[in-house]
Amino acid sequence: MIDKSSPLPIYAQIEEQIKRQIENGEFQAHHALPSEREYAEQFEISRMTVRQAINNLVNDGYLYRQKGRGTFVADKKLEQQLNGLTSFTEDMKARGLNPSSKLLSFEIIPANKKIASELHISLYAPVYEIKRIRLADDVPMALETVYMSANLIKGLTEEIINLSLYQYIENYVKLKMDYATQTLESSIASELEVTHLAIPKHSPILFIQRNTFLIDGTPLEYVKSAYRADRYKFTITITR
Amino acid sequence: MIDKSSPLPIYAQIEEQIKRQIENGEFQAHHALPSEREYAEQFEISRMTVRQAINNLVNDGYLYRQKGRGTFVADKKLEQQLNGLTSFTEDMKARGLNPSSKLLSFEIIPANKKIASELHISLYAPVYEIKRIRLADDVPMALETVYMSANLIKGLTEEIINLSLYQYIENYVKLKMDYATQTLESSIASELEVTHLAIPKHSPILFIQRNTFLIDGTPLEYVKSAYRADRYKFTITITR
DNA sequence: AACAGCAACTGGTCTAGACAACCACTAATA
DNA sequence: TATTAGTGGTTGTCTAGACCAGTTGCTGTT
Repeated sequence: MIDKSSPLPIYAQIEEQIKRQIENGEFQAHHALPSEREYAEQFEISRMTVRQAINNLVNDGYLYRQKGRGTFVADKKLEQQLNGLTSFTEDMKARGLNPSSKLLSFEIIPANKKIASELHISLYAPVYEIKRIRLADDVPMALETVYMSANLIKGLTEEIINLSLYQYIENYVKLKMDYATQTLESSIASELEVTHLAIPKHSPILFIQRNTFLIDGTPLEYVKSAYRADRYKFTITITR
Repeated sequence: MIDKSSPLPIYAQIEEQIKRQIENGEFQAHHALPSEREYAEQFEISRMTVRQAINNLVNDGYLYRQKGRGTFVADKKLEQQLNGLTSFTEDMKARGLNPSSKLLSFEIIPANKKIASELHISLYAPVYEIKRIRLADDVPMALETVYMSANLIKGLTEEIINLSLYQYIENYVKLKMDYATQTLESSIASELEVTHLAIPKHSPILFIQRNTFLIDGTPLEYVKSAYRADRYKFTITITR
């Protein structure tokens, strides 16, 4: 059950196991978990290590603690939904659709005024421009254009884009993606969008601009997306 | 600096101190904190206790860690901005505009299927239907329709609506508003919207549906809004 | 000038205990 | 019967170490 020689830390292994048990329904909502000491004894590890695992799950909203009583399974219903989804892939999967992409173009171009301003780089600095059609269950959903500083992310190729762009970035850049701002507006499909999305002229389009930043505030990417209004609604949940 | 006999745990005392130093500007954003070992030595406590304090601050977004380098102050500025703005009034004020309203109609009607489903009430139960034009600096921005259960909120009048609807609700209902879901989509202006918003035919419209819930999950209101696409963009910030 | 290797840092993980605070339950007591 | 005092469970806090794994800068070699 626990592999002490695994590169995955012990506490992470415990987290995964408990999460699995919750998702499988082995642990029902508001039912008590085994106590920390029981876990420690069972896995022959220190209680502090168990606490680290449980603390993380409490912070993620899977469990809650009550001093003197025990640790219990939270009911997830709401926060399960979608809080911080950033990628098209995650978004579509959450909707039960199968996401894919078709690369339209991939170039390095000099930054124009708008791009330079969004990415906080100088005018004419080299940027990747990646144009893709995003599909869900093989139906075109959106036309997406990504801009990223070529000086920040080096060695990007078509192959990498087609595999997993964001995985490459996370590995390449030491700092992880931290936050994003999204701006949504309504507009009418341009000629380009009509062609690639296979929609009638003058169709409504949901236009989304996303700027993603690293933890130190460096802009990582600037993305423009044109979503088909007949197929895509954007939903957010605001808490508190 | 640290009182070991205080009822407030040591880690909580450290948290407060670091928070204070950040707020006072003693610790600038992205500057390194003293190392965990330094804290432990200075306060003559165990390093694990220091880690507990720092972990909490990392989870709250005040700090971030980098293995091998140190612990740094995060910049909070963004999430300070707008997290959960729900009301048109707040939204417009945040944009530096002067919000106002023009009441178009105010009636009590029997809930249709859609309304009953959104408000979790029975079909034909009485609901308020409030139609308003929302203006910013006296320019029409949106056409808004609010539905609320008349059995939940009693004694609503035109006068109250024109004063402050949400203030009345907060005072009337014991439970406060807790969370909201918003759905955004792009569409084309209907005849009604063209008339009231004074826009050309076939103009793009940003359509927003908002459902607000009380802390116990009771639906409070169901709001449909049609925003002029030429004047309104919707912005959100997603963290972590 | 470029490089490799080392040393001294950093945070990450983990141990094997300890005592306190709190809770539920039971048994003894007024 | 109602109250109280235990008792054995839980989580909460804390210690004083250990070793691992990254990062950085220095130092000597090439």
